[in-house]
Amino acid sequence: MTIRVSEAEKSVMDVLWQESPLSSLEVVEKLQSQEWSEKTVKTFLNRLVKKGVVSFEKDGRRYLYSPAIEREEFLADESEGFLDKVFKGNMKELLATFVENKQLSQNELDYLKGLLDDNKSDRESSDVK
Amino acid sequence: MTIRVSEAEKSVMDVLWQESPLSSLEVVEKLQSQEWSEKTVKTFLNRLVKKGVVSFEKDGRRYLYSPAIEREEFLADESEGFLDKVFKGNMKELLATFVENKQLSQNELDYLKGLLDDNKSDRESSDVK
DNA sequence: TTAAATTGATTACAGGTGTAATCTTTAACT
DNA sequence: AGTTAAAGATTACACCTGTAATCAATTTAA
Repeated sequence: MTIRVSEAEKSVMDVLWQESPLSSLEVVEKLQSQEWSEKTVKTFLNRLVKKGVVSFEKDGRRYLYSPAIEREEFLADESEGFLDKVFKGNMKELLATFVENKQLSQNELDYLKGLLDDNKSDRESSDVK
Repeated sequence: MTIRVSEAEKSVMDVLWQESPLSSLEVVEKLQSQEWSEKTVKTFLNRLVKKGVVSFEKDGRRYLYSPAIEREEFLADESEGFLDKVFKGNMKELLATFVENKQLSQNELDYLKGLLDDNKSDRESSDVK
């Protein structure tokens, strides 16, 4: 069962994944572009702690927050959910949609090809066992 | 500004994209696996009509519903949003996450390679202009 | 023609989310 | 030691969503 983190809360997680631990005010600062009041950001931090995806340590009167889950794990979960919910698990269609609509740069194309080659050799070596 | 369609509503859209027009009861039938009451499904249809993403024509006492937006367009929108919100627009990371976590089948790998080749030749021929 | 059944419309309601304001506690300054 | 200011905790509130039940209109059956 996947952890539920809302859109706005995700922005907070992104900040903490970039750097942690941070005080609430430091998080607010890093989210300036969102134009959220300090109160709003603190609400999000609170909810994230309650959801168990952010932890904190006390530092005098304030808390220093850190992510309690790994970004990679979270992204994998979200991606899985997206694939299932939007594309009904049809990976080929998902990939086609991204590749066709986003006009990947040559750089991105090369990168992806590299990924595919790595993936294939992984499979070969493990399948052979 | 993107159209907001909830998870449950998306299931209804999927049914209508597969076949339309359909009466509400036909939609209910096709959603049996979801175990939603007929009332619930009708609520979703109503909301979708209000959101302007489903249209209907009268057929005697009942309505026949159809999608008012194209599936491909919708998927592209959702994918764009997912890329931005979850991966902050980082396409390479998104692709890496899918490729690495999903253990693509050989079939899917070949398909993706084909997509990449097509994409590259598109780019070359148009770039040369 | 009246009653029953069906269909869509309206209303309901709890939990999540965006967006804060207010309350409470306690560290810190005087 | 007492007062204050800042940090977190609690409360607020409207809108969305999942999940229906009830209302109203109308078709159909008796």
